[in-house]
Amino acid sequence: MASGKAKITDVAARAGVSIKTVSRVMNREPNVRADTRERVLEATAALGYEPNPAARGLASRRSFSLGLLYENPHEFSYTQRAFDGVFASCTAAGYTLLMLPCGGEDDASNAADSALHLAIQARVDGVILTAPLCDDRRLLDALRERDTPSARIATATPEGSSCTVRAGDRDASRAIAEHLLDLGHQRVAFIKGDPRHGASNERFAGFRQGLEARGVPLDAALVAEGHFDFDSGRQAAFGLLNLPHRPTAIFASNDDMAAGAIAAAHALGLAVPTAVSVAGFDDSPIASRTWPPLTTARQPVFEMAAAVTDDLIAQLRGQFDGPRHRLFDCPLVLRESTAPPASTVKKQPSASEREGTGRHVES
Amino acid sequence: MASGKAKITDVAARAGVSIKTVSRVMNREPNVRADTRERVLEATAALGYEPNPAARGLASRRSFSLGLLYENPHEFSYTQRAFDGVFASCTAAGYTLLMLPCGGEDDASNAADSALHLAIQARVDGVILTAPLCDDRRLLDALRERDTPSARIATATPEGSSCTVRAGDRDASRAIAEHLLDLGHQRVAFIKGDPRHGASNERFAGFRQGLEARGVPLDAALVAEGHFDFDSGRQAAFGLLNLPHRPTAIFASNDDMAAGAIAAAHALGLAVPTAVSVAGFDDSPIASRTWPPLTTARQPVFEMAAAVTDDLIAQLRGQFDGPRHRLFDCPLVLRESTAPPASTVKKQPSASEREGTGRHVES
DNA sequence: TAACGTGTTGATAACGCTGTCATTCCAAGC
DNA sequence: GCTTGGAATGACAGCGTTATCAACACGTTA
Repeated sequence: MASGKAKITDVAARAGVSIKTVSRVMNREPNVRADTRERVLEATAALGYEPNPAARGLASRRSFSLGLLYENPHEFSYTQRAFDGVFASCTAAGYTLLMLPCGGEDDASNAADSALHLAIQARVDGVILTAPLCDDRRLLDALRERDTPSARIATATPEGSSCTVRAGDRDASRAIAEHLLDLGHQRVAFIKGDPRHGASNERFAGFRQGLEARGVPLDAALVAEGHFDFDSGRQAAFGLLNLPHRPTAIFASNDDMAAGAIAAAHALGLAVPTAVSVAGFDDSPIASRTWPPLTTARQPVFEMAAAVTDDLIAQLRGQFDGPRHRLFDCPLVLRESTAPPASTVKKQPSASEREGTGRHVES
Repeated sequence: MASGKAKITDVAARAGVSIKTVSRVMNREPNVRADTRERVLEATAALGYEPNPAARGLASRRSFSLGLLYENPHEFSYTQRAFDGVFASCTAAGYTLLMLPCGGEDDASNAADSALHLAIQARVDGVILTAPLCDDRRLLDALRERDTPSARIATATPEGSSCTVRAGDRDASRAIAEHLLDLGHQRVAFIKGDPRHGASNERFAGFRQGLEARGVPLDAALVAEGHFDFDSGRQAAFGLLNLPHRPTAIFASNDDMAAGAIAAAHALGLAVPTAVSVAGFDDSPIASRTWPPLTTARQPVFEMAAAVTDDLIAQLRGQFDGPRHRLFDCPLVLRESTAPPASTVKKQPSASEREGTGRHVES
């Protein structure tokens, strides 16, 4: 636990050896006495020493990095889209992009630790954080302590010293709720997302606002927990559709869960949207691959990622007058998974009934 | 067009200026006379000079790289899985991983050029190539010319001087074909993949072998072109299902196209698998998210990527006795999208893996 | 005992670039 | 002509590590 700014000479002095010996230990070279190695390792640990990759690369004529070249015009997942946006901005500005994946299922503190370690070891000029890492207080504090500028994508806290970007989750979520209510649905269920993501709260809040705006009371029995993944969506939908008085529409707070809801409906013999409408959020690739394709809200992930990366680079270049907090609209995308409830006389909402964020209607 | 090994002193000598002036030009600093800048740029172009990022980083105390931290336990796309495998091996060996996405829809030569440029500019120790880049002769030649070791994932040519890994596409494809035939299908259609990928040929070859093994002649009318993406799969399936004497089963050579085929079947009012069976390939995430979930072959992408990365790193460390060419099996995954044809006496397929709990089929 | 090998350690010179600061150039003003 | 000041350029010292090679400490062999 130390500054992370120690250099090899400091370690050598502390261990009472030459820098070459420290170098030997760091590179796991043979021919170092065990007790010498031990002393060096103690010194590195005490000083929090991490070799400088640039110096190492210069002296050894090696980069210690591999390139992964790929070409995939047909990948559109969320992370992929974010990556593409960040990469585009980096390339344009002459920056290189390192990917630092953090532990998945482990508890958040581990993820933050590994994130921090990677960022320090690689000595990047700045880091871009995605949800839910971008709201980890310990990580943010540690980065600030080390003067590593950061940018945050899809944060729950669009404030503080780093640039942020987020989607207008609440408004778009409200628009989807109103869309379902305007179709004539009275019992609209909601599947919440991973509570660690700030977007989850926002989307739920938007849903409630939509109900309120249409004068429909919130029925707690129709709110289910989910974790943004297909399986949790399917299970939540099973629960909802097996209720004695089941909902006629399900609004899942992302597309993957909505796809799960569709699978659940199919499994129960309920046709979508005839027997039950389903809506998602994100307009991720799965949204147009389900049957029927999903009504959802399009989150412009590429643009968001590129924009906040530009902000970060500007900051690194000293062009910085305070952190910028961006907000992107999520236009509604109407597809075939939503329709009026079976019992209702079919009616299309007229254009004048549509309001709020801009809407993008497909096919 | 030159060696790529020129340094700043060479450029300075050729342009008749000091290295500092070259540095100014390279960094777009002001206060350089236009004609001087011109001369320097000519020299850099003539010598193929690219600044050494390690030296630059060491002197300037900047890394010119950004870290993208993310945490997404629920992403499983092909590239993502490959990335995870490569990353795991890199981390274990103390290597850093740079992502170098190459142009998507452009012609292959552009992609190869940009790949090469990125690899040279970043001065990586080695590169890992995914299909179809891994079979681009110009790219491979250029890499060899620069002594940049490479590893290739899913190559069509498991030979040559670089380590490779590929899946047993042909055998698995044959197994799927035989599975469909053994269910009783007589008219099995095939949707080919992107011809630039070596796997496309292999999978088609396996399909034909399966037909041959069961004594069923190949019907050219039942072979459609595709490009490994959802939409081409859907369109191909539309064509096939609208034939006067339509097939009772469709084998799409990857899952994304198979999902498209399911969508086409749904759109035509044909239930899967009752009216038509559909099988895919890869066991990518979409395979378990369609309704019904897809029968497919599991390609162990993570393991493949990690293994070939280990090979590359071993080579970089001098532990190299000839290139290694690995082959991974793709086990069959039986789900609910395949069943005996309607006209046959109904019998349950022995499912090795079952997804989903429902057994109702949308009417 | 002397010579030798083997394992261990250190002094010092790169590595290729940028930062600092000195120097040169040149047009404008006296 | 001489000065002046800003623009243009260059000399040189690092940046923090690894590579090279010399030196040293031992135990072993002739």
